[in-house]
Amino acid sequence: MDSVSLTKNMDGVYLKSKMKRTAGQKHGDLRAELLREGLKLLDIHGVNGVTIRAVARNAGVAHSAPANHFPSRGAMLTAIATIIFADLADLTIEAITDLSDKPEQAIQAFAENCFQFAFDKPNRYQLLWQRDLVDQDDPSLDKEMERVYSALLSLLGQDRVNHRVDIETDAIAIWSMIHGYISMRLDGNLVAAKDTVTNLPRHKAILLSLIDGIYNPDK
Amino acid sequence: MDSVSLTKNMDGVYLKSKMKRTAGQKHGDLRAELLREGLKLLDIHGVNGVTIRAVARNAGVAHSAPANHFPSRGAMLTAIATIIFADLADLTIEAITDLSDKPEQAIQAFAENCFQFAFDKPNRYQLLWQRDLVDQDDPSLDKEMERVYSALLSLLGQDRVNHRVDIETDAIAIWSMIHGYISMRLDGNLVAAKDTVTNLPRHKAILLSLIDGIYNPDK
DNA sequence: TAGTTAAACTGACACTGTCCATTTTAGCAT
DNA sequence: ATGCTAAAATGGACAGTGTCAGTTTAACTA
Repeated sequence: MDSVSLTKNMDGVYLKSKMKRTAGQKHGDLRAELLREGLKLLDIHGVNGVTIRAVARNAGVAHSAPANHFPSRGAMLTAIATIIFADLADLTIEAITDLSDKPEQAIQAFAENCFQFAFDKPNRYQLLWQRDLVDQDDPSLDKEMERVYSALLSLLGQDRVNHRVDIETDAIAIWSMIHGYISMRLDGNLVAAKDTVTNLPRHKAILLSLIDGIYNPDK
Repeated sequence: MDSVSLTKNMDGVYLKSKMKRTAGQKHGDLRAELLREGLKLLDIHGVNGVTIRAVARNAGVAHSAPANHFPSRGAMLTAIATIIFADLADLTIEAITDLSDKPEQAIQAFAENCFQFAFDKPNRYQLLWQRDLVDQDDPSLDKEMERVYSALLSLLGQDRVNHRVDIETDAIAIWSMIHGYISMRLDGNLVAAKDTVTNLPRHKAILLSLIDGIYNPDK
């Protein structure tokens, strides 16, 4: 496990790629290949299509070859989820740059970015939160998630006058609403069917009440 | 499928129970028995433990017996989810009675009820939203979910002065935040670890900003 | 060049959901 | 009471899965 570097492929996704093959390694970089095929299968067939054997098949290796790189299916899905979260973190940070002095706009931008990501790649977003499939305690995964959360916290760091609760409570409230709204929409529950009532996109209106409550409390 | 009545068992769960056995029916009421065993397995082992064969085993019948009552595993899980949603709907309606003239308190009660249900029976709550396992378009399931949503809508129906958005937008915002917060807590993400900062329970504080934004907009 | 060692392969096992043909059985018509 | 019928329940089979074990392969190293 030496001489490992992080390279960013065209999908903006981090994959471990080794400079030299280690002893006994026949395939160029099977781990990266497996993750790529896993993401493909995820986008097309959903998480149920991402089986060890299907990934191996698409990579052109034996059904048990992935075992050398992932101790279990859960570990493989966790690695895929980590890539996805890293991607989301990058996009998040990019979305809120130059908005550090406009917290309310920045929160909107943060949310917009989440909405766009989730509706664009629903299967990827949903995998992130499947506890029975993904090991949520994995340190690598946790690190990438923390990057998203930190970005949100940084938005709330400035301009803290006249606020009822601490920063983290606001952050959790915001992310909860964003995540809950996305989840229900992706699940096809309630929201989608009734989301054409107002002329402005509902996911914008959803946030307004909350932001108003945060920045104009107890009038 | 005649002479079907709804009886409420000791768990407060609706199960179809037939007065008379239909022709050829050997077991007393296998469908209800299977659903009971399914709920047991769900509570103990999570949704992954609720397999057709495990349910059949626990009910003491052949592995293919459930096929006579549920065309697929998804259909079985959908039936279980319907029972759970019916239970949640009953509890919801009960929680908000006598609060019809105090909308802000009623919203808090609605949320408290959701929190309690989810943290008390996490596996049940999580099943409700697993689209890949549960058929979210099922009419029976949809009906029970609609009962919860209607209860929430009724809280927002009165006292609609000086509100920026329509009722449904507020309802979706509220339920999104509740559901998102629960989801993240149950997934063990972010929230749980940081949820001891304030002295008052965070899930109460979470809602305050939103309610404030809804009822005191544009101060 | 020979040895070492991780990677990849083949095979097997238990388990799953689902289909199939068969047998059982409760209720109905006779 | 006695068949008849149709639904329920059975046992077997199949393809697919995750995972484990033993074996072979091949890249680096000494």
